[in-house]
Amino acid sequence: MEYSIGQISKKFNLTISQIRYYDKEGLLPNLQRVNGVRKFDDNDVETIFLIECLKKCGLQIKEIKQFVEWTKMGDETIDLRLDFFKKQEQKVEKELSELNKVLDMVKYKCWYYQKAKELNSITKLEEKKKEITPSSIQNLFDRAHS
Amino acid sequence: MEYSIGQISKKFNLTISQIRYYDKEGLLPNLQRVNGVRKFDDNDVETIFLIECLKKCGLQIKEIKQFVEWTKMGDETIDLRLDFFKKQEQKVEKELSELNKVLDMVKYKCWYYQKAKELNSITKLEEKKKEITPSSIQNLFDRAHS
DNA sequence: AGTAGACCTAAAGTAAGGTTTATGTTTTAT
DNA sequence: ATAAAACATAAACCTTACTTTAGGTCTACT
Repeated sequence: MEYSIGQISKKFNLTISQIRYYDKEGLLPNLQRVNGVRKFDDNDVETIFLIECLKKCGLQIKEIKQFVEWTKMGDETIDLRLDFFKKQEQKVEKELSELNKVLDMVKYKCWYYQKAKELNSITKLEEKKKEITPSSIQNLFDRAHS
Repeated sequence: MEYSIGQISKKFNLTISQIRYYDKEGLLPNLQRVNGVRKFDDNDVETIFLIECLKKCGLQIKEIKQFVEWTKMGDETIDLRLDFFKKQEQKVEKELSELNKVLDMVKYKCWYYQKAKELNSITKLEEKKKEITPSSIQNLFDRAHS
């Protein structure tokens, strides 16, 4: 399949200028042009999908570019690319465990403000908190702080 | 307990100028000063912990500030704060499921480049890929793209 | 042939989240 | 008492990842 920049923009929910920016920064090395107009094929689509993944890993554009450079260099950079993804795996797993703690905190706060709403007072809640906090809720708080 | 800005910096792994910046932006409304020098108590520590959580939720400083303003306003904003955290809960749950897909993709890539390393060739791997990809690995790829 | 809509570039502008710099004060240890 | 280390401010500066602007080209349709 072939796509225009406008179609890619809709497919990935990216702005057109974002895609042009990624191209300018060298993230789309095999992109074809017809009379100056960009034509995206399935490989380019897969590249953009990967760029999106790597952005969600927290990588900067220039770090993603480094990876793209390695893919352009061929088989001699296979080891570098394997190490790269092993590092990302570690990072994402750590981030997931962090984000689970954040979720625990947010859930605790939901409980907290629900109770505050029922009592119509933060002060009253703070007075009663120790008695009325179920252990399941206390666990959320404790895990978030661990 | 009382802490200096330097101690807080180490405790949370934030730079001193970051903490001063948060203070300047109004994120630490109850912070005490002695001769102009900031003194952080346990409430401030808990506030900074919450700021860190909200940053990990993807909130901007000014959105966090809005929340801080609500806490300053007292019981009349309990409902707003409850809604705020309910929204964050949704957001973080969505982000967790996104990040799990990212992890699937990264794991797939780890397998891919491990095999490429064994074969010492991307081209050979691409030829054999369909035959040698275990379904468990294919599942990673498919989930990442779902 | 003309025009609307989608595409192009280069360069300037922008927002967020800080950092750096320059200068001065406070605290702590000897 | 004094010097070093830690603290303070204001203002300028920086980076990242875009967006906007201005001016032009390409494509499709009537």
